[in-house]
Amino acid sequence: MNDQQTEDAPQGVSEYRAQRMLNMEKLREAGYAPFGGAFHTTGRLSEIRAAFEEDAGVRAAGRLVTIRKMGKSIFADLHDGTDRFQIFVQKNTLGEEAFAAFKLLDVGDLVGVAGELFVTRMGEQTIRIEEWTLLAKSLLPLPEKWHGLKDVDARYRQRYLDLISNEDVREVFLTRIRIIEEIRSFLKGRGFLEVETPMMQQQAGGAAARPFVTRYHALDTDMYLRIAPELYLKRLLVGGFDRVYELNRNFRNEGLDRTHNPEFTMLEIYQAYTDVSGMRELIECLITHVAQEVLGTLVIGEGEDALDLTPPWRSATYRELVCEEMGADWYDQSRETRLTAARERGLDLAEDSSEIGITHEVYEKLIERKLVQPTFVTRLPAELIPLARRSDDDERTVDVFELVIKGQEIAPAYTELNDPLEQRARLESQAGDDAQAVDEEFLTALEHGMPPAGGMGVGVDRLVMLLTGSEAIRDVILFPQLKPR
RNA sequence: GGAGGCGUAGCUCAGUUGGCAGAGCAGCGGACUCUUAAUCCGCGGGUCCAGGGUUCGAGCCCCUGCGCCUCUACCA
Repeated sequence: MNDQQTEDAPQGVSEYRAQRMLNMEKLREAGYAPFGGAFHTTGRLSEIRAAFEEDAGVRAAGRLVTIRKMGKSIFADLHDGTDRFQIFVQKNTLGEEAFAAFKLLDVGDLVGVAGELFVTRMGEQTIRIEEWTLLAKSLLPLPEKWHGLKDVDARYRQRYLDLISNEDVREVFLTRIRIIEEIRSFLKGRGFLEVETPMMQQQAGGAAARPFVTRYHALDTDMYLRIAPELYLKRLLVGGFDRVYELNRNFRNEGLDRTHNPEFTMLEIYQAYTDVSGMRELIECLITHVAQEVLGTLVIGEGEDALDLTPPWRSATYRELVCEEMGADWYDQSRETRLTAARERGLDLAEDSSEIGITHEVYEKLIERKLVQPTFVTRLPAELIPLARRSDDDERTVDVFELVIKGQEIAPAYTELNDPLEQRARLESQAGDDAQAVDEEFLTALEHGMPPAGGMGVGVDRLVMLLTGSEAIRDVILFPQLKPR
């Protein structure tokens, strides 16, 4: 017994724990070792249910999540990660001693059982237990069975309790897992190779964000956790891997909120010999495929707020949307007129905001968040996106789209810039004010010739939020970042 | 970083105008061999987030700190 832990625990908890320790000792004396080893089962609970046949003998293992004692018989529910299954324990079938020992079990204990299948009078499939064994004694109480665990802090810090007691939470994460499997399967079907590129980088490039810094002692140098894999994936395009993707974590040193976690999952896709329109077809197929396979529908939610993913999705240029919102003559107005108009619409803008800055604020605050149904916003101003190719017919814009769904940017895609000279100029002009250095090795790679390509980044957590109807990113990340205790 | 809200039993939550700290679930004892939020009888359980202040008296009012939530800021 670990006295230290008992003493450190709050008074109330230790009483519950002491009671369970006592039950554990009584079980030990009755010949039930409190922490058992492997237990051979005839299948997981979902499999046992699928192959249900009255009077068939089965062996199952799981956690007791409820126990209903009725004198000389007991009903309990066993939970194993695939299903919940009722078990029935009778004094007659089990014998005096094994039945008495069973009564010492607590909610939360892990047990292995063997018995025969039957259907109760109420019609529930049940295992009548003939033998049982203790697999792990639970020393701490589970959250309340009816209301579940509500305390948000505890839900994230002790996600295992959240998963045990809140079925809908389990369901969201199972859906997330299936979504990611379907993304991989879809991309494999189109000939893409999944690759892994450095998470620790000497320069954090491919996006504009503050990186996390760490120390590499062997080289006596600072390293950065990547903010994007983009520049390495493009090196692979140069190297002849002409359809690649990476589905993994990025790290950005930013605040925490409903839609931001400092480490988040990004899908970046690059395909040679296509362009932004190829990416458009790709993402529309990818998302509708995933929704259809995982959810079985393209309509999410009900009524006015329902999200309809049925293609084709709306497409509108950035300029059209801005004019629609602020008037057709917006781009003819002076900077001062635009500033005044934007402020009248409630935007908080600095006196020296640039024309592009004002317009972009209008886009982000007044337009983007109103775009509920899937919308490709195209032809963004070149200044905003240094890694994209300029439009052939207008050098002020680049060949890109941002896919916006439910007011959130889900996937930006570009026709990638493969001119090393222009790429250098645009990175240098952007690096000016920022501490971010230009990645020379990336530029060297481009000088060897990168095929024309379309590229895209998909915020996987946000996509999962959309498809699961989750309000917050931390509801789709198993262990979201929290302030240290 | 700024503004607002919240913090009470293991869990979910009440707590009136400042006047003895409450319920349900869980736990313990008892009854009960088809229950499923089992039921019935009885019992125990509190650093009211922490520290300070006002008051005869603080869970409640004031101040400071901590944690969480929402909005906001930062964020290709």
